[in-house]
Amino acid sequence: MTSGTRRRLAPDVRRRQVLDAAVAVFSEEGLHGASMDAIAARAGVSKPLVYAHGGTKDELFAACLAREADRLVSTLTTAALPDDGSGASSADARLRRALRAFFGAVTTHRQGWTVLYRQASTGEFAGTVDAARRGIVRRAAELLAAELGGSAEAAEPVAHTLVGAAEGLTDWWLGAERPAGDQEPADLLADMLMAVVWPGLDALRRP
Amino acid sequence: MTSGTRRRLAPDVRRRQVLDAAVAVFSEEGLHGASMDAIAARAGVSKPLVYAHGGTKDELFAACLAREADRLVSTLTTAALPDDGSGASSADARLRRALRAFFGAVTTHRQGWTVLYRQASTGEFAGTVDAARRGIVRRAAELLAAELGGSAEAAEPVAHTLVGAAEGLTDWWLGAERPAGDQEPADLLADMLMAVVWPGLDALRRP
Amino acid sequence: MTSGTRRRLAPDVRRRQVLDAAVAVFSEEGLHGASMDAIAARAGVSKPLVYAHGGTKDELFAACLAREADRLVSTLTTAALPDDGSGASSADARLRRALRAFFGAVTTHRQGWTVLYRQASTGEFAGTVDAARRGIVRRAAELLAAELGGSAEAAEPVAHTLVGAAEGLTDWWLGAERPAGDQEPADLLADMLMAVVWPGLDALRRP
Amino acid sequence: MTSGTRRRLAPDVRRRQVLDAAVAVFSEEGLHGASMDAIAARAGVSKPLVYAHGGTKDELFAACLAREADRLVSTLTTAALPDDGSGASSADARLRRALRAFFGAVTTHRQGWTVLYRQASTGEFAGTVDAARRGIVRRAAELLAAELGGSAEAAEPVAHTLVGAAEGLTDWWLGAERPAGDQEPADLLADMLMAVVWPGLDALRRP
DNA sequence: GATGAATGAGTGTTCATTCAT
DNA sequence: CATGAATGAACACTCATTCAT
Repeated sequence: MTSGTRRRLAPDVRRRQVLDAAVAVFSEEGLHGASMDAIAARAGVSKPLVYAHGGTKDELFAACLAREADRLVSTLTTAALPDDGSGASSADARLRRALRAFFGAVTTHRQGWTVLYRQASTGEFAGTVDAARRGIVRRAAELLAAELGGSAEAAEPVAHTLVGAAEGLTDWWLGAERPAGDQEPADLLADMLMAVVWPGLDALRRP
Repeated sequence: MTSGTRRRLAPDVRRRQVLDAAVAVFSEEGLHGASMDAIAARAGVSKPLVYAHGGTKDELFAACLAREADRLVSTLTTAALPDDGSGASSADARLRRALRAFFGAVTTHRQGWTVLYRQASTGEFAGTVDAARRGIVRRAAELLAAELGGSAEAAEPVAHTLVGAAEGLTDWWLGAERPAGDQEPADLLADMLMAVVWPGLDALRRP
Repeated sequence: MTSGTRRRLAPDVRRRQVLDAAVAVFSEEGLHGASMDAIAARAGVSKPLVYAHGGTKDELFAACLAREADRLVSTLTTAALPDDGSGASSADARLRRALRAFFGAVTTHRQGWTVLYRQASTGEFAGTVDAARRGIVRRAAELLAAELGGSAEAAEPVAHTLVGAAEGLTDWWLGAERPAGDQEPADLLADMLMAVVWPGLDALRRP
Repeated sequence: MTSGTRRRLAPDVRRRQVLDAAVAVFSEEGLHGASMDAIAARAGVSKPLVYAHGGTKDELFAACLAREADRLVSTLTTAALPDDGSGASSADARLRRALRAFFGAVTTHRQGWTVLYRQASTGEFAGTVDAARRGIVRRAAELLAAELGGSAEAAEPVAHTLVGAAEGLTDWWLGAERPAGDQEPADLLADMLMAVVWPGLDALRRP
């Protein structure tokens, strides 16, 4: 009430604050289940401020989708680079590394893309979601094409398959009781998925 | 309005009519996006009738989930039986047949399970959806265990992976322009998926 | 379903059956709280039959009001006659007898007038209720005028007072724990009320 | 609509505004007959505002009950104090003064307690109403006990009787054409009621 | 610039009432 | 005739969105 009680923050910071809260609430309550009140409360700001920095509820959700999708894409891209300085690594090692990155992202940062995009796979957001998902898959296809040879277009169905498989495995892991094990989850999941798909992918390299 | 005076129908018929409309609208608009008005309008009946035959919105959605899940499960189960009279068929043939059945189901009857279950992975329905999905995956795990040996429990992560992969591939196929080809879609998709996963699965048979 | 399963009853009997059920349900659930379904169920008949024999919900409620009011009026009238053949009884004995009759009626037949008229003292039924209540009070005024002398008109405010007092006392008795006592409730209540009002009424006889 | 653009008012003012409208509409239409739309319209505000300041319909009704009951109780309590500075007044004068206060309250502020409490004697509000009514009657019993001697408990049935009588007399006065007279209504009614009950009450003082 | 207060539009749900059988 | 099946109209309640302060 006295001027100065509420801190005046830089727009970028405020925006991130709002987006973080929005991602959290959308993940927990769902697109329609989340209320702007809840998001404002979670962000610790007033509702009009949410509108000022995040726009309409739809715009806000779209922004959340975009940011989380970007995060995932950059994670994948980074992971595709050689681990250490030594550029020498085999194809399966690079793929395993990418998968580990994917699983690492979705198992640590649970309220991310994997949770968000399911909530809007239909309805007015179908298009937005689909576009974002295709972005991810396309990046995967590029990585695959680099390993397996062939064009990125040709690799797309395989990429979709792979991403779907990874999501399915993630569902299993997120689901019930985790099997006890000393392995890092991301390593375990990457190994499991590689065991199923690598022989087939390897055979596809030179038809 | 549509058909003139109000017709009197058998309860079973009406119930199916309502469920069909509900599945359609839920698939298009999502759980929260769908309004009971819209469902009633789609079914060509009045709203109270929807309540009479489908119960609460939540109950109605649960009923949709259950019906579509059952459909898919029985499709898979039927497909696991030997094609012709000859009981002699190899493991990969049986798996390919099951996959063909799955793809056939989800590509023909598009507004089905695959669309529905994604909408409710969060929120109050998480439990219901998860249970239904686990039913499907468990059936897949049983089929897999029969082929690969080992317990159904051990096969569960693989089953999740497989179902996820199939869903991902379906997304691709439902997505953009379908590649022209004379093959039946279900056959094409089953072949693609088999190419990726069978070598790996085969290697898992005897560790 | 087979013809003859449902008994065909005389219209009067049916009507009474319906009215009884309606009074019971209205008393328990209130005017708006009662549903025609509930009334039909309580009467053991189908809903259209309720409409056939009882008319609209409003008409049905009005009929209930009228019947119960009549019951009370005739109770009062009967009670005002000399108890036995001997016409010789004092004024206070006759008044006490009428009060005993009133209290007897409302304490035994609890779902009667006293419960019903309160539910509709306002709204669309205000008029109906008021008319019925005035009927009761007018009868009381006639009885009072016969005892106290003077015209029935002059006795009306006194009659209202008396009926209100009796209702208030009834509320108390129906309320919490009844004081243990061997006296019949109606006798007890009549005595209590007489103790308060008779001296005053007696003084009014000859101003 | 009524007053043009939306005004911003202090919460207390708005709350009273809403409560006033609610009491008015509940009195006219009854608990179930009143719609939140009607209350909002009567208050000249939008429906959500009614919810913001009055809560659920049930809570709103309960608040109305409570406020009107409090009003009546404080009226009675105030009236029991000596009129002028002279603390010396007889028992019948004090009782007459309390009755005058009661009649003054219910004849001036017609849409008050007397109208409200009758609407909810059955159903979910029976408890709330009964509690409130008991509060009023208990206050009356305390006043009576102070005059007549004895405990407040013992005075309760008498208090119920008295309150009922007063309500009955009020009904008569509110009812048809008022008898022309120069007396203040409250004085007239108090005198009439005193004439009927005082001799009896006086006789109860020393049994 | 940040906010409490206010609203328009829409949702799920129920009920009195009536055809068609 | 008596009924199950169907509906139109309404109601309580909520939420995304925006002024006035």
